[in-house]
Amino acid sequence: MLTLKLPDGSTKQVPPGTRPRQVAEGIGKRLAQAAVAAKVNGEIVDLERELNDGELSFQILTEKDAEALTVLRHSCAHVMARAVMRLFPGAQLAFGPALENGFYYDIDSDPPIREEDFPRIEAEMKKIVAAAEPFERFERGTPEARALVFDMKQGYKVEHIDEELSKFPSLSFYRQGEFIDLCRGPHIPHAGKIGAFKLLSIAGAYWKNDDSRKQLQRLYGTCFFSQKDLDTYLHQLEEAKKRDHRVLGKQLRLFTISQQVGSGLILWMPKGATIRGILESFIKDELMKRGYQPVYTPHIGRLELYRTSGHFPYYRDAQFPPMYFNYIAGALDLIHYRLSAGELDADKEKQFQEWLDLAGYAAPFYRAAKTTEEKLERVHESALKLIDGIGINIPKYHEAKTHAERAAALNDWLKEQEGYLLKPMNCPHHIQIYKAEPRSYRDLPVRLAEFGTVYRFEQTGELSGMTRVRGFTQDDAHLFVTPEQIEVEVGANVDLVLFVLSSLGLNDYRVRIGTRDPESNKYVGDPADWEKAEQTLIDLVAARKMNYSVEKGEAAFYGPKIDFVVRDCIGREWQLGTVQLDYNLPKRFELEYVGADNRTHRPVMIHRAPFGSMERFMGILIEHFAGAFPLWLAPEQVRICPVSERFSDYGKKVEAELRASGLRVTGDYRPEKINYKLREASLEKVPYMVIVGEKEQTAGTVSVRDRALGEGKEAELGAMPVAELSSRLQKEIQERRIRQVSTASAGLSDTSAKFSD
RNA sequence: GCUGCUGUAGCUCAAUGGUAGAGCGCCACCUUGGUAAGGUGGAGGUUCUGGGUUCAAAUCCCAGCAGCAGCUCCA
Repeated sequence: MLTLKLPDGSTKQVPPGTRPRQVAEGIGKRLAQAAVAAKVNGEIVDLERELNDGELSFQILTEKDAEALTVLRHSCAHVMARAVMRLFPGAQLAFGPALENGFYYDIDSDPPIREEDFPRIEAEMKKIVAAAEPFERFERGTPEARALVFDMKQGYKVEHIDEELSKFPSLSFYRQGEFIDLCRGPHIPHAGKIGAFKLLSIAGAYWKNDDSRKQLQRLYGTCFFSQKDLDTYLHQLEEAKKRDHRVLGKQLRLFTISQQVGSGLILWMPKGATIRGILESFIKDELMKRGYQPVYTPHIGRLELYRTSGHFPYYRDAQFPPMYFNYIAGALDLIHYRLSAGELDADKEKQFQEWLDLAGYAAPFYRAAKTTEEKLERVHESALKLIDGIGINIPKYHEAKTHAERAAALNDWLKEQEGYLLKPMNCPHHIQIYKAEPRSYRDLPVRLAEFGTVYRFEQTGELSGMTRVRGFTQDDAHLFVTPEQIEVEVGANVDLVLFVLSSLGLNDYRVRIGTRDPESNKYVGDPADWEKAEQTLIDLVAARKMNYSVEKGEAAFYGPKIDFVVRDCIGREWQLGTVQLDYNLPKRFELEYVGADNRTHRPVMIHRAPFGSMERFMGILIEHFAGAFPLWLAPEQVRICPVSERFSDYGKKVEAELRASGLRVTGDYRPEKINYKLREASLEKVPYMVIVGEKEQTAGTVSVRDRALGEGKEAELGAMPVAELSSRLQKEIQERRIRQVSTASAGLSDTSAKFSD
């Protein structure tokens, strides 16, 4: 006999080999009908799985359990794949997992699946659901399993077994009618459990997320136990899209992006700039209190600076091209880059070919070149033509035998050319300020702060509103500290980030500690330093009782970091605040301070930005407040709405008084009806509306409407003297009171265990 | 960068290969009002750009640019 411990605390004895379905039937008919899967010792299993171990915790999962929905969605992915296999014979299946809000299946099909195919795929799925056939699990020894998927002509499954699953003695499959899929499970008992589903989108995704592998089609869908739940979800999704910062930014005239200026470059309009200015003052005040010193540095710096820091040319592809004074240097720079890379992938090849065409050099030969070596040879010939044709003297280039040597020769020459780079980071500039004077241990920590604008050439596919841009301003600072000061300073900065986030009511974030991946050679520095630094960060966060996850391989190349990650209205994650430890740049720039022992020591750097970037922070904030900023941030705090033009003069007098008290006020003196003016002010998310008419003018008061209270009568605060309104608002501003945040989350931000509440 | 979708008035969107439209906004006039849309009229277009097919292209084809979704990337 084996013992089952049920959720209500009771126990049940059943013979070995009993299935969860039978247990459910033993408890009650309704439970058996509602059963979707079972949770045994924390593991979710099929209802038909035989129970074998001695003492088990046991729970039947029904529609009410969130975990059941995950099982349902995974099964729905199978149903979708089955429908696709019927309509697209020969389609190859890859992976098809459940997601937080749905599921996908990666499919390789010829002809490709298109969005216009969705209706017939959905129709086929409907048939499968209506048939309500069971999901049947069976196992095969791994060699037989491989033979089975091979016979089914499922190449990706074969590859997956060969690459990762061959270490297991046996593998499980699920059969549903004619459809068999290699799958770990678990699944719902039969397809009829799927109450409502919908295909949502299709997009490319690389096989095993590896961009050197084939790109497959990822079919996204979602499903629920009931049509009502699906409708609710789709409605929430629509609501969430309404607070998209790209939509609100346009509607509320906060920012714009002009193709004339360029992709990914934000133009802050007056209202957006007002909010940003307030945020900047807010953080500046905090920094002054915390011993920071302001600095200003330029937007560009010499290439040599970034060669030393390692940013150039290491992040070459992520930067705007360098600016050389010598017009030929740009071309040789490109050639150097290609030669030093030692290979040319398809993109670089295309880019280089275009350049050759433009320059009129050797393009036909290059085009005909097949191997990397041949191509590099053509690159080399172009360099020779340039060097000899223009008459530049680089003797070492002609003597060089290999492409690597040639690259080095070019690099030597390039280093002598004056060139500049749009700064990709502020640290090299701040480092120069640190180095501008000798430093004693008594001076440390040195904390240099700047709203520093940096430029990074993000790939086109990455650009997104304000959250992923090519030019942005970090609320940056660099701390130069002794090793002993690390803990206190990092801690103080974690507290600063927490203070900033809580000041804005941004509570839905997660904390990520990025550590190095010891397998990777991306990271520089002493492993012992890394160990210590990583542990310091973990201890700090743990001591503050924060939810966090340690993520290997997420560190910066120079040190581990603590990131504060939030989600946007459609569930994408963005890093905002960050605190990073750096042992690398102090070495590269040979930073020093004189210690108490009168010997020189190397400081440690802390990079940190509580907001991250002003652009991204603003984007997230717009969505967080759905455009309805709290009073202290609202670009327009009060709008005067006279009942008719007869009261414009009184309105203007009130406007002037309120403005004199420091409030941001406007007046609507158009010959429109009061309803119309109030509607418009509400839609523009002005927090307070002031109505002035006959009564107010006579009594010397104003009637106030509070947008946060609603749309009808409930929003009326009644009449009060101007002074009273003014002091009331001043108080709200001073407290930086937050009265409403967006709730239109589409269930996208409150279901993940990673996020704290 | 890759895959797919999209690009029409300031905004949101219509328009079988056959004269480019609506609502909102804007301007003018009428209306002067009491807490979320008063009325009438008017202006506003290189249908993203460049090629091509066709008697004829917003519409079909090709290329480019841009946006959206996802993947890869993110110092």
